[in-house]
Amino acid sequence: MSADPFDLSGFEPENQPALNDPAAAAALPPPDWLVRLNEAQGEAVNHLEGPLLVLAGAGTGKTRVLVSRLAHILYRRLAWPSQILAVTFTNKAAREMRERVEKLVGNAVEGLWLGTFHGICNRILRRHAELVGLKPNFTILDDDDQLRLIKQLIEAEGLDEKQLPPRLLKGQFDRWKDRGLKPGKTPESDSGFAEGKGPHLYRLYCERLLQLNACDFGDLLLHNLTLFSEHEQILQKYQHQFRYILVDEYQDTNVAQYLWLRLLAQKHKNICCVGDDDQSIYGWRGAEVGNILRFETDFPGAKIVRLERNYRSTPHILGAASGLIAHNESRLGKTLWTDLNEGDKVLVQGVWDGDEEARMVGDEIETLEREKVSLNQMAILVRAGHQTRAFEERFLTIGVKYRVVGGLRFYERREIRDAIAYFRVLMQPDDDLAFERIVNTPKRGLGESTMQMLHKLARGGGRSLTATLHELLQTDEIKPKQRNTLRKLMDDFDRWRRQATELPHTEVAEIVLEESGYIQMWQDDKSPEAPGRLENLKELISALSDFENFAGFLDHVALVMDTENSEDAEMVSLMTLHGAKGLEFDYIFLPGWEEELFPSRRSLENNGTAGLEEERRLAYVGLTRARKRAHISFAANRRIYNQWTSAIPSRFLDELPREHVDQRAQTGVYRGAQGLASSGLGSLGYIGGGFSETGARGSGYQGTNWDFTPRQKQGGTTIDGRSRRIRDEDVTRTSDDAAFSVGDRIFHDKFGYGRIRAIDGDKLTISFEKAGEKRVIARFVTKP
DNA sequence: CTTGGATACTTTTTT
DNA sequence: AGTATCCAAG
Repeated sequence: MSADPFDLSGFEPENQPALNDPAAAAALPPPDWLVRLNEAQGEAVNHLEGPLLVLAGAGTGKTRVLVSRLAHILYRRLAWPSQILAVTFTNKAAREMRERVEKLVGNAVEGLWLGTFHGICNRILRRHAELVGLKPNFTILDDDDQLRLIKQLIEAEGLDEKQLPPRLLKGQFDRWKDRGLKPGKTPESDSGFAEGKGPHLYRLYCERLLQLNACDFGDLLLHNLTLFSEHEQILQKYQHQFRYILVDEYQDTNVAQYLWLRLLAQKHKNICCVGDDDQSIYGWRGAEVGNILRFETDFPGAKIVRLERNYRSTPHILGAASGLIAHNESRLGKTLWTDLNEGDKVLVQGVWDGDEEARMVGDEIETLEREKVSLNQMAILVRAGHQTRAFEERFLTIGVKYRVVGGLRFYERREIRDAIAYFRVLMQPDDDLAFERIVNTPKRGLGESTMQMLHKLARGGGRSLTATLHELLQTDEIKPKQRNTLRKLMDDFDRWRRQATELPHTEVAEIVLEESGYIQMWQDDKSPEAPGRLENLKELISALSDFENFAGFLDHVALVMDTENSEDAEMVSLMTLHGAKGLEFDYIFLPGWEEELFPSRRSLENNGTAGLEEERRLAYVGLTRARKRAHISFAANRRIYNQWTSAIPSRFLDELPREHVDQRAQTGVYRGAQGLASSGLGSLGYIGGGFSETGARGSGYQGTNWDFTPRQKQGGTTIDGRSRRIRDEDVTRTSDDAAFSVGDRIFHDKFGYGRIRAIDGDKLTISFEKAGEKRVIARFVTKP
């Protein structure tokens, strides 16, 4: 970190005599891991000069290619680790890649630029933060902070949260950032919502972020782009440095990431992207499949290698998945094949309701267990996070161990966030969002009114809350009680900061949590969760000890989020389909294949055919996770928002080629009108629920074989007609007030009329007619 | 300022 | 069902 950003000496190839020595390289025997690759894989690994796109179907050894290629570059001494950039999407993938590379190479590889897009961008941005108007210790905002900030913005602008949901606004901001659009660059076509205030709010939001010395996720990339486009020298440094670039899951890159890569690859053009258009499932997050399609245009002369030999799944699973994905129009098209043994057909099973589904899956798991299958080789993949609940409950009652991957994450727990907020304020007094979170936690008797006045003042002065507070404490604006509390808090922080320079950070952390009364707060809490929370806080301190300092830890919290879960223990995995990408299991359960749930209604509503195709790819991803067996289920009835609704089996079921599918007899009470009632034409004709009602469905899909439609959802939500009063009284008063002089008669909102006794900058000493002598801020005073 | 209860709203997916 | 937000009373 202390390196001079312009110091290129370490990166000059000339300084690395061992590099690019053709004689030495040729003399190297082909390593055995290179020999074990198949032809296409070998082609990808050996094509080391110039751009390369690897279209890798599911289970075709994509990671293997990436890892071998990286190892190969090192082995042939084509670049030093520090000259290789390898980007992934998830921390998990990055971790895995590093492990596998080191395994091939035989020892730890130091200096490799291997990480997530966000991680790498963060690393680069920290070094050059000043150039984009940030300080190097900038905070990375998580979703929650971001949302709160946007809420404040909406309020400050006198807009109504009900009419302009913060989530929506955040979505728009994120998407703009995904596309690499800075304020002022947003297209006209996007300004329709929020009564055309979108772009304006976006600008305010971005300005506010800079003020807070903070970045949201999108900023990490966006600032990188700014950095590169406005500072040629820096761009060149990195272009020069990264002789080889490797990109995983290329189909998931958004425009910003694409531009970033393209800039970096311009010098050496040794960029290798690996991806599968059929597994593009992040369109909603701004991913552009188009990036993969235009690769050849962007990098003329690019070599394209297709990996089509699947090593993972049985022919039936592969056949079912291929048949399904073939229903998508927009795809490059691949033909996966395998020479594994036939194996089981994909099981499709209808059940009465969600409870029965959970019971059924539980039973199946127990059966497999009896056959000595490891729980680690089983996974349940759901469409939406909340679906895990039913399974969790069931597994608890029957005693099946499970882990929820990507569920409630450690760093998202309230006590952890609170503690972290303390650390953030400690490290960065200007971190208003963190400050707000903890001013009154534990309860210190500071309520909305105090905070509002502080906010108002800070906004007017264009400074942070703490900075404003320091000043405010010298006046009588705040009631003595609150003033003392706040002064105490400020003094505490000052003291902790001093201690932070001398004591180890873990110790400081303990002191802060103890002396702030935060620990006490939970000790006094009688609720059943309280002990667990204290436990978590201890765990937090121990997690902290893995890092050199607070800064490193805070980065980790923001970017990595997940704590490494114990993968050694025997447990079934429960996760979303999105979370399952890149993983594989012998036995996969795919519950909830019903219309509206999967494909998700939202997806169809928002994005029509494109949405449907993405859902289909999701189904494809799910199926192709399975090595030995995939077990799909759908329920006739499901409880949605605590209301029973009957469901139609997913259209995706009809799209599975029947020769690869086994429709299993229903268990339990329900027996439909015989699952065999086929409609011919290769469709399976799944028969669904017991309720027969007529009426059209929102999605517009009518299963060919259904003579019923489920009950209409309960009456539409009444739109709350009350419109909120717009508060324009909040509009900040600028400090244009004419200068005051001693002796002036003035008026103060709270204290009434008085006469100025003394002036000290913008602090006035006034003797009020009713309230006596007080010190107040000039901005709160008017001439009558 | 805090508390407690009522009410409304939610569930798509994530770095 | 669970949470988040709002409102009235202490």
